[in-house]
Amino acid sequence: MLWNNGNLSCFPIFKSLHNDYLCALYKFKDKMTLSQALTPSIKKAIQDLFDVTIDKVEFQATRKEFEGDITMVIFPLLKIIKSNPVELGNKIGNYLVENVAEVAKFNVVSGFLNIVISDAYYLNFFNGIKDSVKYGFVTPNPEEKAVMVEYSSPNTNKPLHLGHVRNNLLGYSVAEIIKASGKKVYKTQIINDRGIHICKSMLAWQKFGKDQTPESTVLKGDKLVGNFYVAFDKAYKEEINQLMAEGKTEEEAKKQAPIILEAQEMLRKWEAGDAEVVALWKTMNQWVYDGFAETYKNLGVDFDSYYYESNTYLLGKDVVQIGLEKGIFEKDPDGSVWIDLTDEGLDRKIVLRSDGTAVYMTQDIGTAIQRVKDMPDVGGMVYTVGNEQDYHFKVLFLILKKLGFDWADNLFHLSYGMVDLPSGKMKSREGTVVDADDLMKDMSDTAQQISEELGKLDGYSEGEKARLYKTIGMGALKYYILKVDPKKRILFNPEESVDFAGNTGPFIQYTYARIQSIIRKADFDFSNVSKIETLHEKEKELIKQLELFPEVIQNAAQNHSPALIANYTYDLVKEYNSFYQAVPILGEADLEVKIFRVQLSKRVADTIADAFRLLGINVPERM
RNA sequence: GGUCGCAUAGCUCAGCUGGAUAGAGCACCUGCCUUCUAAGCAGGCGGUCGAAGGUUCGAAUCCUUCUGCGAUCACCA
Repeated sequence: MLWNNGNLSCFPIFKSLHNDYLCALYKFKDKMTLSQALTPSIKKAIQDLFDVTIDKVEFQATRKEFEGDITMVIFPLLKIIKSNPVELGNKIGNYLVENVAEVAKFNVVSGFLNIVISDAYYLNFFNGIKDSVKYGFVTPNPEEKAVMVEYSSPNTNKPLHLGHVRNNLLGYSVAEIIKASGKKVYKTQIINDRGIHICKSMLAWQKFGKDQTPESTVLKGDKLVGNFYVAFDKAYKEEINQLMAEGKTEEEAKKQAPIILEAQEMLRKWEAGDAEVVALWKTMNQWVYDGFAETYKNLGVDFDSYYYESNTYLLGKDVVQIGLEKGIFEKDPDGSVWIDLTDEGLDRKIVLRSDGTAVYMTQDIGTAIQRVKDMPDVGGMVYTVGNEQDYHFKVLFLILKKLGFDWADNLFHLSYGMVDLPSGKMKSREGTVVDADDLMKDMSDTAQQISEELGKLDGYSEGEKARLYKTIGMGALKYYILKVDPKKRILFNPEESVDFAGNTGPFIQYTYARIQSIIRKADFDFSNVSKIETLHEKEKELIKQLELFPEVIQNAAQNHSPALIANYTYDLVKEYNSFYQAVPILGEADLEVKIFRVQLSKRVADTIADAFRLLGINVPERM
């Protein structure tokens, strides 16, 4: 056999036996795919037929309306070989059929050579992956550098809202995907726990609610603190109006309102380490953390480490000093330190105030360096932060590169679009936010309502039902958000609830549940390789879809895009449902065929579960 | 004004390194539950891929210009 030479010998297409699949293809370190396997033979075909060496063969998936499993595009060859595309296609096609066992037949349509791969190849392939745990996942190599993924990064003065939900889901999912692609991953966040906004909540609490605690009010801590933030803003606005009525300009009023002056004084005290202020700050932040912990738990996200701005805001100042000595930064007469990036098409950016204090940029420089110090195996970082900070990260990465850190080449800003409401931007101070906790509750309530209407849960306990509603509700929410390209902004209309039918999380979960039902009912042994030799068209399509999974994971990791996983899963499920409706599974008369179909169903279900796990979505046994 | 991002069916979105008549879901219309879960399946309707040029055998995809929307350009974070 033509292919059976050289380093490709472990590829299953060259074997009639399938006992050794843990070689190139399925480890996917080498990313061997059908197209890559075909490439050498096609090159050889062209060499033998036309005495011409080519270095690239172009493939694409065969369109549904034509017969074939993979299509070679002939057009590019015309530049090198004088011929017409049909003739060329036929010659190559004939050669492949004669010399490559797995090529069953072919057809040529204009410049496209549609190649039909034998059922034996697909059966072989399927039997190789049918029982593999975590098919498509690559085990992280301990020798390789780890990636740190930062996400969430909340302020501690208000509860999490829909924007944070997108951030959390994206960050978590990208971390899982990178892990699945074969890298060690640390999840982290930076908590914005200091600054004037915290002082506002603290001050309002002192003024308007000194007796209130999460216990006394039975409120989540973050909600309680958030209320005081809003209360501050209300009082502040009243004072501004008062001052303006007294004849001040708006600008003056904003600066002179007593309550804001008090808040600023509080910040000064905090920075000076005033015991009372610091104690209150600790107490209220803890309330918020407790509240966040609950929200994170419900969201299903987690972190390996936490960084607090109160600890990191001074970091980076030493580095600025080093940068100054190296001439990367420059000092203005007033003492402030800048970096001039006009050569890069950017502006001048401040990195240290004239009073010597740190700015946002200083802190981020310091934090990045600190993280690599803490975790020396980190070789790159992903920052999950909204696209409003594109400029900041562009500058940050440039600075770190100029400072000469070797990991600075592997920094990525996972920039995502804002989540807007039909009324515009969400604003906590104006109360126009979709609260994360409320949203999750709504989703699970909707799931409950639909489930009860359908009434398929006989025998489930109340606890099981509650858990299921949450699984479905969160599935709907997460899929809804993650299926969209991160770069795009999302318009969320609270009036129109998130769908549960069509291209949705529950649709995919439903398919999983259906398969589990089949597996529960399969009262025969289906663990051995089935003895079938031919495939139904739908079965072949499903296997082709399964074959793509490892590549999709790599692709999603490279592009930092959970949407690719979501879309893949949807396609897989559509294909399965079509199969499910077209052929009997448990009702199949031929035992070998029946065994195969159950195995195929199980492989699909496992792949759905694995893919959804990468999105942070659970799958139900029933629904 | 400078820079960056986005623009595909009525709505929400896919469309990989350029490749065959641009694909799904929702909505609307037709069929299919005494065979494995109808949150499903099969089909219909629906598009000058924001506009105009250019590169190419071939462009939704690459380049240029323009339009619209968003973000950003703080000794705020």
